[in-house]
Amino acid sequence: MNNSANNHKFSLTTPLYYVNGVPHVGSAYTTITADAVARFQRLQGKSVLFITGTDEHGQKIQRTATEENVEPQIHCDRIVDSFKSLWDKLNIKYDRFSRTTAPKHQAIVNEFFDRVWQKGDIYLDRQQGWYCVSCEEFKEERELIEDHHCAIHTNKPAEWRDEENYFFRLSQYQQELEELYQSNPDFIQPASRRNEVLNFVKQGLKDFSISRVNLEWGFPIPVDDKHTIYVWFDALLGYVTALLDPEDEPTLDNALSKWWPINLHLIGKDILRFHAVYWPAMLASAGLPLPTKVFGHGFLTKDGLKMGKTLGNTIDPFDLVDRYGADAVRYYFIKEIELGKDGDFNETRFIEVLNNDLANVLGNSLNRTLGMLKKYCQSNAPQLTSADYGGDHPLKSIGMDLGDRIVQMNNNLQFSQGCEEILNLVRSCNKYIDDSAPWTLFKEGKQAEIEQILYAVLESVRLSAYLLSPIIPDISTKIYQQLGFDWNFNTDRYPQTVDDFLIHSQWGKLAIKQTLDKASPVFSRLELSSEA
RNA sequence: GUCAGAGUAGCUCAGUUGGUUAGAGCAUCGGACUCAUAAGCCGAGGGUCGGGAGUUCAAGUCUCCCCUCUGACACCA
Repeated sequence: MNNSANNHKFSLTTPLYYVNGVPHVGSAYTTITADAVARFQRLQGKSVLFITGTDEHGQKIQRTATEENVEPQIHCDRIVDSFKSLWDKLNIKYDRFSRTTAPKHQAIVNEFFDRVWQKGDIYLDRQQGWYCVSCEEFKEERELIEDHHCAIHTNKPAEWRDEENYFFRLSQYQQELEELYQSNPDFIQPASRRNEVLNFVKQGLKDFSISRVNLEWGFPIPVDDKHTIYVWFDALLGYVTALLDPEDEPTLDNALSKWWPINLHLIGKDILRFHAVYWPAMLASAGLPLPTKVFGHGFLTKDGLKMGKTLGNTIDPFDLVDRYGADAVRYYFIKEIELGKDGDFNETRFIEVLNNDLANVLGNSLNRTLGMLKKYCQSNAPQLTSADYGGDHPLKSIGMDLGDRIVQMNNNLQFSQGCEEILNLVRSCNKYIDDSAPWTLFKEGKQAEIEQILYAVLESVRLSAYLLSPIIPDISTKIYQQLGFDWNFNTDRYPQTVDDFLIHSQWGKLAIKQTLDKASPVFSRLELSSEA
């Protein structure tokens, strides 16, 4: 392992969510995943900066606020509160919450704009064409249906507009981008998304407009206050603003001094292009280093169907976490859905997965073993180590290199497979217990054998809880506490240095407290609630 | 329409460079046990591997055609 300074730092972002409405389950999915990544990096002893936040400008926000009869800022504040409250419910431990309406953000945007302007990559041009107000975009003639109606918003005709906009010279960066994708094959993941982007860029890049007229809610273009900076140019820079420490003056140099470049932008597949094409081009124009990786995850379906207001089959993340708890939601999304692929949410399956994996397999293996420890060993934990077991021991053989494998998988964002590997160890615990039947050994007075069995199981459960702690911090904390560790994975009250990780992530390297307290279920089986 | 990917047990998925009776977890059913959250363990049923044709001694795995689904196709938070 390389111990250079760079390898001890890790910065990552979720998208800055648009505050058009309260958070939906897709945002929760992204944020839960990002939180698991952040927690796993911290567990390995790295300094982590985990950024989330909100994008708050634009005409849609302005309109929504008008409908609510409040100032846009008031509307944004309300929505921001609901985001923060959901993240709290889900045990999301973010380090920065970046808002594009933050006062410091405008200074960063202006400075960045100036760099790109100086570079000559921004120019004023006339844009004319059919404009759909509902889409807030220009349409090609061929995209429109009869009488210049927008195909999406058939009730309103598109309007002919002839307006001046500022454009960013994206076309200048085609070659640079292609070289980036070539020399950094992992820059865009998963590979299927990467291919899409490659394909798209190969077709040739067109400059895109970065300003709008007739838009109040946003920052003015520094060189022309009749124009307002439009969407992405503003929003993406929220990642940079987020890097400022509270006491920092809002300058690019200050923002970029410590955490730049970002190691991971975790996003939904819908906004891949902005992060994988526009964003690196903008950064290149400003002469800044590029992020390490952009990962576009898949979407959620409900019972196999696309979620949407029209079908009325959306999942309310608040309701979900209120009914089932943070760990349950976190675990299902991360274990049951492969990141990068679309995944389905089905409530029956949700219950089944959680009851099996967390209650029957993980929780019960601890519970039954602590029960035996009390009955057969007066709750005195055997003080053994890995050296007391042969290499072919059914649990040690699995646990030996489990930590290393999980590091590899999690660093590749393969959390689902990682969970499966960990569960395999715990399932093996239950089989091992039944195969060796301590209750029979007890009748035969074989105390030493019992102790060897019980320690092996307890250590396997401990290791599993440790490796799962980025995903199910509440449950892992309960398990650790029942094993006599006064830890809490939801605070900083657990060891988190590189050396700690090397010990705790291995099987049989850690002494369990001598005397253990009574057991209590760490995850209660869920009932399928009978709602419509 | 063009391009890309996918279609394997009821569900979620694994299936290496083609090679013995196609696997796992969950669900269902049966059995033996008791330390445990009626959990766990053992066992069973269940698949013409989307359809068709071809190459081959041999194809889920290669080739071609067809069907279905998903995504991208220029500014969709």
